[in-house]
Amino acid sequence: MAQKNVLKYVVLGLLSHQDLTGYDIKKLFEGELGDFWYSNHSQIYPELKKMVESGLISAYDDTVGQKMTKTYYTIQPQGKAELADWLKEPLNALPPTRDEFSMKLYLLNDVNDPLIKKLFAEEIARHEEKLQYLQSRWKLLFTAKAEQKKHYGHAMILRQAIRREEWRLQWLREEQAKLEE
Amino acid sequence: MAQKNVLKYVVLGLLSHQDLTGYDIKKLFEGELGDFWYSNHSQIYPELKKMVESGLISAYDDTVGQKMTKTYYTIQPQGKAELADWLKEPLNALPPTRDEFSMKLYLLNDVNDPLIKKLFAEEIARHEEKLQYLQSRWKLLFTAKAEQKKHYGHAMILRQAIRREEWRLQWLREEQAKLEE
DNA sequence: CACTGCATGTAAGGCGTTACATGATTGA
DNA sequence: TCAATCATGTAACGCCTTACATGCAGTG
Repeated sequence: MAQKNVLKYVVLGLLSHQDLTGYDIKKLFEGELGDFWYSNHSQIYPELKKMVESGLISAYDDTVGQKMTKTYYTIQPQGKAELADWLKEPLNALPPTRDEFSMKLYLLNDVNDPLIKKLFAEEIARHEEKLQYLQSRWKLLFTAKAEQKKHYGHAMILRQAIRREEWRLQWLREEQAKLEE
Repeated sequence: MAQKNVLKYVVLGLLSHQDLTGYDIKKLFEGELGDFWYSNHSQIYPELKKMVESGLISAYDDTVGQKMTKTYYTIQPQGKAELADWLKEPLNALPPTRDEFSMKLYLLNDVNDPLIKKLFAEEIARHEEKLQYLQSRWKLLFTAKAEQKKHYGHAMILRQAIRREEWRLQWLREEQAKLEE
């Protein structure tokens, strides 16, 4: 029942490039990758343990400083196989979008309600901030064209996120302009 | 703990225009509204009961045919107040996006992997289908300009959904073209 | 008379968020 | 030394999906 455990495959995918700790994965989700997938550490750590138990990955410890141990995870053949299967499978049905901003607009429903203008201003500010962050990341990582080819997937999702924000802003500003008439 | 119960406010918003049955609400979610909010009937019916208990809405029955009873719900003053409060509140933080398509691309990471082309073809087909449906709805509902003004919220979210699909398709086709080089 | 849609409900269980918890390391 | 970050865990709980269930109404 319920949803598919996509986090498992995401983790397998990340580990297929290099060994990582749970904390590393958490940090990845806090960067641009988080624009497309995110999980809290409280979900990541138990998931990693489950995956070790089922033989998809293995674990080894490393010591930092005097006492602290980090646990790195390595993908196992069985894990590689499951990852390859998942990548081959057709995409799952799109999950429903739940967009609070749009719902509020829909429910207000009266062009003259002053709350509508406030909503647009708020939403535009949010997306402007996001866009700036993404653009700074692009500059930092992919100014060199060679990097774009080397990290195809990464460059592509970052481009996509930037375009998404640009388009959203464009739409928001158009609708906002209509309100002024 | 956990998320906010937005469904409650969505239901209040829908009931603020007219009395509806649980089934009516379910049907609304299956139309364009479902592009921005969706719940299964197994969530809607219990939620309505809870809302009656807490005094936000009231219920009355109507008989259809010989035996079948439908239950309509009416918004109460307390419900109107809570709805107004919610509409005034600033937007909640954006929930994380979880996009399986983009994750697969990110993880494949090799421009030459034949799976990438397959993925694009699949995703493009999905969005083309969606766009066609949305465009047919727009024609049906809002060819008359007067309707656009009368149902501001509805027209707006439909326009937004159409634009979203157009842009997504544009991006997908651009990336697809790049793969051919 | 059969089939599609109307209409309403409950149950099981996974996914995800928020909160609670602890301790080590590093750099200012 | 003090704060921020590294690093890892558990617990509670709500949201949401999937599945199971039942029966009436209207149309061909």
